[in-house]
Amino acid sequence: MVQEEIRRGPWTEQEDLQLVFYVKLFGDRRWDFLAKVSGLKRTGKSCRLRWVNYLNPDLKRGKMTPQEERLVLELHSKWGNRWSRIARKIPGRTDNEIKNYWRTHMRKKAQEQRKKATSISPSSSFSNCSSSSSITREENERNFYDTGGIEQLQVEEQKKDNDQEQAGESMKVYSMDEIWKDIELLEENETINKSIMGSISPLWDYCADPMWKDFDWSTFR
DNA sequence: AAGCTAAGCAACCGCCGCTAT
DNA sequence: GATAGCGGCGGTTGCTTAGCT
Repeated sequence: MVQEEIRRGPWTEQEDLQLVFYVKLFGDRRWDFLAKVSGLKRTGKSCRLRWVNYLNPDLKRGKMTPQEERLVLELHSKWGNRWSRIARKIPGRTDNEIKNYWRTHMRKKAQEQRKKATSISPSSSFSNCSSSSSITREENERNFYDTGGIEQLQVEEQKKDNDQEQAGESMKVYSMDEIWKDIELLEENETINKSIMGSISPLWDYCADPMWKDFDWSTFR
């Protein structure tokens, strides 16, 4: 069997538009199906990731606010590297974003600590690796990074949090910018719309029903 | 202006758990 | 009950951008 070529690497605007369209059409669940039906040469996983981390209109973009930073610190001390869990508590932020933030944040922190430590005493360093002079810089950062908050996780608390999570699940805060502008442009310009629909996917070939003619793009948000 | 380094971010990989068959 | 397929998660990598020399 000839394996269909799978695209990797950065997503193009065209791919984004395609994905957004199909997610709105079929929902953000069956990613393998979406990947196939959309005609995107991407894996379901890749589609999901792109949606979750970038295209989802509920995402908040830009720098973390001090409140969010505090929340991340607090929750990480509680749960450790449970990024998706932490992300659920911070509307508009993804696990990937928080993870990246944490890494950067901790690297900075580790460097500051190291500076402090070396300025006070050459032998004093991180509390968890003070005796090992052979430990590398990277290892130091890693030790600092992995605070192991998981041990603090308690079953009772987890239950409680799960309940809270369920209750607050529908929190939706911010909308996304550029992709949606593109969608709006499409909405305004039906000729472009049609040409894209014609070229994007083999699915259109199967759709005898002209449902797309009256498709309301404004419901995309 | 050019080169270098660090920071930030997007995307991939591998593993695990859930679910349908 | 076994297993295959899929989605989700955490860890990691690599590219781009910003800042510094």
